[in-house]
Order: sequence, then structure tokens, then C-alpha cells
Amino acid sequence: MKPTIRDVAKKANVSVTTVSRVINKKDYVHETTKKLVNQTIDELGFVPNQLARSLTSHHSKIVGVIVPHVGHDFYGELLEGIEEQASTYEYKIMLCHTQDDPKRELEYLNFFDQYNIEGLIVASNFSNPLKLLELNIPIITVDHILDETIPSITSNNIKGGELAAKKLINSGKKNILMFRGPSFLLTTHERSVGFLKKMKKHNIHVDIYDMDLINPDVFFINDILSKKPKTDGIFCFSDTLAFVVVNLLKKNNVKIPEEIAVIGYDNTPHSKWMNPSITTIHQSVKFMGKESFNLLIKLIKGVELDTLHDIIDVHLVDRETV
Amino acid sequence: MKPTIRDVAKKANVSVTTVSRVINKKDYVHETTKKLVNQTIDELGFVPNQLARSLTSHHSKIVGVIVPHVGHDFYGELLEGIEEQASTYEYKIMLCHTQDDPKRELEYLNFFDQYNIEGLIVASNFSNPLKLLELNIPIITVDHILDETIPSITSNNIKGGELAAKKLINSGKKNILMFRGPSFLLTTHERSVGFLKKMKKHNIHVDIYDMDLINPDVFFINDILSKKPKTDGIFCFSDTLAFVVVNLLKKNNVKIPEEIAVIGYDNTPHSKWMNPSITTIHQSVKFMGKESFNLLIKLIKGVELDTLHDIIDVHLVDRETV
DNA sequence: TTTTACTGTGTTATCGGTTTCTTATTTTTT
DNA sequence: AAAAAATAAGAAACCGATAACACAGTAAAA
Repeated sequence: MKPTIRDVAKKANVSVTTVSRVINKKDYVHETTKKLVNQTIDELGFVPNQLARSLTSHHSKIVGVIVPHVGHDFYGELLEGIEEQASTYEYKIMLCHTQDDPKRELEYLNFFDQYNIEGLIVASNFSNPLKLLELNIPIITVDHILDETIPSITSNNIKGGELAAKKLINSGKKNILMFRGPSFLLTTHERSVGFLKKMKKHNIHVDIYDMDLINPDVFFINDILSKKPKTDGIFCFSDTLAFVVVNLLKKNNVKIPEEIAVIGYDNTPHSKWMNPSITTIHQSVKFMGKESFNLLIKLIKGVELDTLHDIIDVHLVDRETV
Repeated sequence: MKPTIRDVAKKANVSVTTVSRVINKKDYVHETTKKLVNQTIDELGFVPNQLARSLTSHHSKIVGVIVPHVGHDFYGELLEGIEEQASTYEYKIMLCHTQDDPKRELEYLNFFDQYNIEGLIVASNFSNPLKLLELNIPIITVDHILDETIPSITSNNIKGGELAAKKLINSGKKNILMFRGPSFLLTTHERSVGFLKKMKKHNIHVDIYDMDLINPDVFFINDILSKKPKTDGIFCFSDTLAFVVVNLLKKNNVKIPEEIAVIGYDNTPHSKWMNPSITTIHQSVKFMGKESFNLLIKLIKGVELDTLHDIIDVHLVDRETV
């Protein structure tokens, strides 16, 4: 059995309070007793039970993180940023990956509640934002704005769309396809707005298709490509999607970017090593992860946020597909 | 303030014991009282505090997971498998990503200890296996064998090496480079053994280089390629590495696979979309994740394992680079 | 010299549950 | 009809910590 604070107290011949004071570096403790206690702690290999601590202090030092798919580049990098920052504050991450299943979302919300988590980072398109608010703890949404009152951190999707448009326009492309994400997502909407505004200004027609950005439908894409032979530029809302598109075009012996230019989104590590390498919009995903935890910890400590909806800058990465 | 079990008891005019019995479906409770209690629980929105429960029951329902990099394909997929399985058992994941930093490893071990986690899945080359044993809880290592006494789940790396060798031999390749991982890793060693044994049988010479499989050194690789002009086959110990190699070869106008064949490892989702697509060794990473949790839960429940060191089958995925 | 402030330490309630005993009432068995 | 077993529910101890409160002993201020 693990030694408890009482075991330490007994062995050191002091009260549990004194031991508690030593481990928490609180109140007055004589230097001699302190040394004795610390020595006893070492001897017994005593580790304070965080569960018991949390019970009294009401601080679990745990934050929940909800992502749809851990295995995907974007969320992996995001998670890395969150975890890195959390660990510097000695906070632990309780992980939930929902696979966009509303049932799993609610299940986990319940778990989180049971563990008295101190805050929550939501990086999925959570289906029931009101349920989130019911938790009554600080929440940050990342890459989504689920509710106007929940602070968020997103990247500048409008600018992302604009940059992509500018690039294609400057390359003289005139027949554009936009392979965007699900239309109900804020990111989809914003990127579309930025992209289409610029295109409209130059009187360029754009055909719009909604796609799964994580598991693109190859047949669907191939079908579109064959039906739109005049196409000379494609804006893909994820690099993963761009990979598939480039692959199909090469199989069809299309010259990239001369005949058709492709522009991706995310600047995932792989986009650099593709052949040809993917011209794409860079999002500082890891930074977003870190920043989201920073904002959350502010909320936990009761600090007011300067901006409710933080927006991170994006930039174009010039490579070979445009 | 959140309602407690005592609030429920008071409102329902029963003792806390009775409420506890109802929520735990334990011992005898009259159907009428049960209904009354459940109704009161609903009315108050009572959620039992898992921290308090864990304190008495010594079951935290939390398992720790240690990976070196969350953001990397392999670990992302692994994590997905672990989490998926854990959630079916209503277990929660506490995540640690070490970045292969021994200091962070120990820090987290300490955290885990404080939270009374019930078990631990280690998917990193943990520098101090003895410290792991000191935790005195069930442990499973994945993709590594850190200690003969700690149960592990690895994939069949010897077979993986053999399959790669066979493929290159059958393609008539004679001057092989092996770009393997750090030599101290078991996976590296086993794949090497499998690969080199087959190669030796056919009297084919292999040059061996140790590499970083996650962030390959482009200049180093380029240097090797220029110094070994006779090379006609390269075995890369990760797809990530293969991506870089293929990219460099294409830049040097080398015909793949006619002049140089490349074979990767992992069969990451991206390997399919590369140009050319990567011939690689498939590891069932998600399955390994699921299985590792299954083994862990057995240990937690005190069930004896059939095999201490479980080995998962691998197979070759035939694509365009060999 | 008395009063006040600062040190150092212990007693005990508390956090929100679970669990061991008890006690009382039915129901079943002999 | 008496004994044994099953059902129902409460009181109080406990899990392992923290914290409010109390109480000395010593040093500084009045």
C-alpha cells in the first residue's frame, strides 16, 4: 500500500498538518522539522494523492480536450501545442476524440463533469453548444465559433481565402473549382467568402463543391474533374484533399501547374514532400494549440480576456502546384 | 455550487447510503425509493464526483498514455486506437507527450502517480524502465520492449525487414542502402536483422545509415546519395523518411523504381497519395493501440496474459516505388 | 511589566463519496 | 409456530488530503 500523509506524520512524530504545511510550503514550519519531514517523505517514497487534494481544494488541475480525430495531422499538431503548454502549468490533459459522434460528445461531457475538470478546449464542431455552457466552467473553442459567448481562437480564414484567390488570379487562371469543407462549418464559410470576393472582383467564375476534408471521396472528385475539362485552377480546403487531387491529376497526365494549378490549406508537414510540392496556406496550428491553453488558463484564474474571439494570422507558402 | 449526494439524500428524505446504493445499483433498495431517488437526482442534476469515488474505491478509471510526439502519424493513429477502446470501458486517457525528454518523462510519471492512475501505456523509448516498475501498476509497452518483465505489444519487425528484403531482391536490386532508425531501438534492430539475413543469403551488400525517422536530415541524405551512385534500392524505416528520399531522387531526375527502388515502413495514409505512391510495410497501428488497451485492462482486472510479448502481423503494400 | 505580534504546532471538521455494522421488518423454511 | 433467510434502510467510520481554529512559547512594543 502507498504511504499516506498520516504514515509520514507518524514516522516523523509530527501532526499531519505539519506534513501538509511542508509539502505545500505554507505557514510557519521550523527549519529542523521541515528537514525531518522531507527526509521522512523521501524515505517512505510518499507522493501526495492528487485525488484527495482536488477533493478539498476543488482544483483538479485537469483540463479536457475534445477533438474529432486524434490521428489527423491538424489535430495532432494542435494537441501537441495544447499539451506542451499545459505541462508548463502542471496541468494534465484528459483527452476525448469524438469522431464527430454526438453520442460520444455527451458521454465525455459527463465524464469531464465527474472529474471536476477546471476547463475545456473544444476543437470539434460540437453539436450541442448549450450543453457545453451547462458545465459552467471556462471553455475555449479552437478553429470553431460555436457560440458568440464562448471565447474562441481561429485562424484568419478570410485572409486565407483571399491569399489563395490572389495567387490563382496572378497566375492567370480563369476556370476555378473550389473544393471546400462541409458548408455548415465556420471555417468553410469564411474561406469561401474571402476567396469568392476576390474572384468576383476579377469576374472569375468559381464552381463550388462540398467535400470531406479528412477522407476525400476519390470517385466523386474524379467525376467532377472529367465533367469540368476547362478547369485550370483548384482551391482545396485541406492539404489532405490537395494530395488526392494532385494524385488524380497526375494519373490523368495533367501538367501541374501549367494546365491546372492546385492550392491546398494547412501546410501539413507532408505537403512539402509531395511531388510536386503543394502550394498551400499555412496555419500556425501548434501555436493555436498553445494559445488556446494560455487563454483557458487566464479564464480559469479569473483574468478577463482582451479579445473574445482571437484570430491568428495565416500566410501563403509558395511551392510547385501554382 | 454543484449538488452533492447529501443534497439528494436530504431532498428525497433518505440516507446518503441509500442514494449511494441507487447510483451504484448495489444491495437492496425498494423499487419505490429507487424511483424517488432517481427522480430527485434528475431534478437536482446531480452528478457523482468521480474524484471522491476514486478516493475510497481506489479506482480512478484513468489510464496514462506516454508517447514521444502526438503530432506524428504513427502515434496519432495509435492514440486513436487506445482512446477508442478505453472509452468503451468508460476509462479516461491522461495524455503525456515526452518529446523524448527524460525530464518530462519523470515529471509525468510523478503526475500519474499522484492521480492514482490504474494503468499505463508506454509508447516511447522510456529512458528509465525501472522507474516505471516503481509505480507498481499494470504497464504495457507498445512498439518497444523496455524490460523483459513488462508485457509488450510490438509488430513483427523481423518479418517486416524480411518482406522488404524479399521485394527488393525479387526486383533484381543489388546495391542497397538501409536508412534505419536509431540503433538503440528494438524496432530498428529487429527490422535490420530480418532485412540483412535475407540479403546475406543472396550475397547482396547493404550500406547502413542511422537516421531520425520523424525529422529526417535532408542534407545528410543527399550527401549519402551522391556518394553512393551505384545504389539501386533503398529501404527506409519510416514512410516519412521515404517521402524525403523519393522527393530528393525525383529532384535528381532519378527514375523510380527503374534506377532506384524505395520501400517505406508504416503505410501511413499519405503514402498512398505520394507521387509515385510508396511501396511500404503495413503496420496495423490502430489495432495495436486497441490491443494495448485490451491487454492493460486485463492486467488491471488481474487476469493473466496468455503471451507476455504480443506480436502483430505486418504485410507488404505493393505500390509504385519498387 | 504588561501587552501585542510573530512563530511553530496540534486538534478537528471537511471535501463527497463508499462501506461496514446494525437494526427492523418481511418472507420463507422446518 | 418458531427459526432462518431475505429485504430494506440508517448511523457512523473511512478514503487522504486541506484548512479553520486553538494554543503555546518567544520576541518586540507600549
